[in-house]
Amino acid sequence: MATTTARSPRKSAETDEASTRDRILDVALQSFAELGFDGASTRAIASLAGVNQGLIPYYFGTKDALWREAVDRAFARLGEAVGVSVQEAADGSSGERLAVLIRRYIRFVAEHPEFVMMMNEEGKRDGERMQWITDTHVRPIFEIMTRLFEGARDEGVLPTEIGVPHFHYLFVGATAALFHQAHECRRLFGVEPTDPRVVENHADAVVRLFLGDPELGRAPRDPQETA
Amino acid sequence: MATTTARSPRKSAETDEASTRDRILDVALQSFAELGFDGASTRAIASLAGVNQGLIPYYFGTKDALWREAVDRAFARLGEAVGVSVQEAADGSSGERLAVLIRRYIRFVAEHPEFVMMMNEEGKRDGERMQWITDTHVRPIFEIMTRLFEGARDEGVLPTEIGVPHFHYLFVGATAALFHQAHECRRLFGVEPTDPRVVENHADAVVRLFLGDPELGRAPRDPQETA
DNA sequence: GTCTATAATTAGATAGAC
DNA sequence: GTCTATCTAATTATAGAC
Repeated sequence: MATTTARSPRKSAETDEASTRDRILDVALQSFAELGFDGASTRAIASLAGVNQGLIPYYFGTKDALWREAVDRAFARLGEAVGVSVQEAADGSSGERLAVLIRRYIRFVAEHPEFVMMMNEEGKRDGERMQWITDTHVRPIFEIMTRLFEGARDEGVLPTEIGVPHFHYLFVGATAALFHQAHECRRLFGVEPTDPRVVENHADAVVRLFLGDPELGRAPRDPQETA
Repeated sequence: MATTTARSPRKSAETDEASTRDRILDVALQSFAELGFDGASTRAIASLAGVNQGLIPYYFGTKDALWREAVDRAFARLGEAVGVSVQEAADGSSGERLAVLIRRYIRFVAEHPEFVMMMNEEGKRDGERMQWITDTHVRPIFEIMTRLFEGARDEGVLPTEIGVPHFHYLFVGATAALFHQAHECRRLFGVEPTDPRVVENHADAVVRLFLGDPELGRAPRDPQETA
């Protein structure tokens, strides 16, 4: 159990040798998101990664440890793409910074629907995995978002009558549902949620809905542009 | 496979004899919603219903057929609680009728989070079950909702710039996330989503967000009151 | 590092007693 | 109508060859 046999991430002396482990992690996140922890079998994950099932215990020890590493990677990518902590320190009004965050987050979710699928998958159950995600990854982000919500409320761009928990779930729900339910959306509306125009329209809609001004946060397309 | 051995729903000549089947369906929906189709085992469902595993093939034939009947029941309950088709024919402006629908739907979801959990569970995959739900249950409701959205837009209470598919997912996402992620919400905020005050606050917040006027649709608490 | 083989467990579905 | 017992298949994890 304690013999996790952790590999050092820096292993590729030649070209790209250490990619098997990463490939497994990528398909694992996708599989866990789509099928849930129980529904995703390590055999199927290994097969999708083009390797044998025996490699998964070898690299990660247990299925649970594999899941944890896959989730860590997902949040690392979210951090890079959205830059919550960086954006908090940026200049501009809270409303403007919130709008930038909303737009970046929507683009991230559009590109990585598996992130929201995984979050919804675990957030609905009261198990160890939900508690671990909440304590390890969600709470730090939520604290920054709360300050931003309250700042925007003080500026008068967010209605004061709506409490922070309501804002939080109104926001994450309204933002992600289109991309989480992508297959349903295609069948029901014939709309492709990953279409860049659809993504930008959704970002505009969310900013308009919450902040009123649809021009807010329009400029920066990339996290690096404001850094 | 074709020998489904369907029971007639009306069987109870005495007091309440035909309740075993219904009990199985109730715990099945709950289990499928929480754990997904694969994660929920027929043994666990039977155990929760207080019966033997062998009874499930007896009543429903296959696990898939059990799932279908459980979903049918869920949508039947939604129809009773919200009364979409009834409400469409009611008098009042489209905005007013939409607000009534929003409030009823939120109360329904608060009481039956398993409904949204099941919808999210299936809507994220492109499988037979998603297609069946969409064609059988979602499309009829969506068509009524679309007319209501467009009516409210013509009245000027909904922004014209936001397209119907965006509205649809903004709405279902913003409405349901709080109750879908109930366990996360308890751990993160210490807020109990099923608390009636929290439910009404959320309904107020959604109506305010989409329709501006938080007083809209406040009066009727029960579907029967307007019938 | 990647594979094959396999052990131990659990899944859904069937057969048949009562 | 409900149960026990059992069949077949699939699951995670382990042992060990190369």
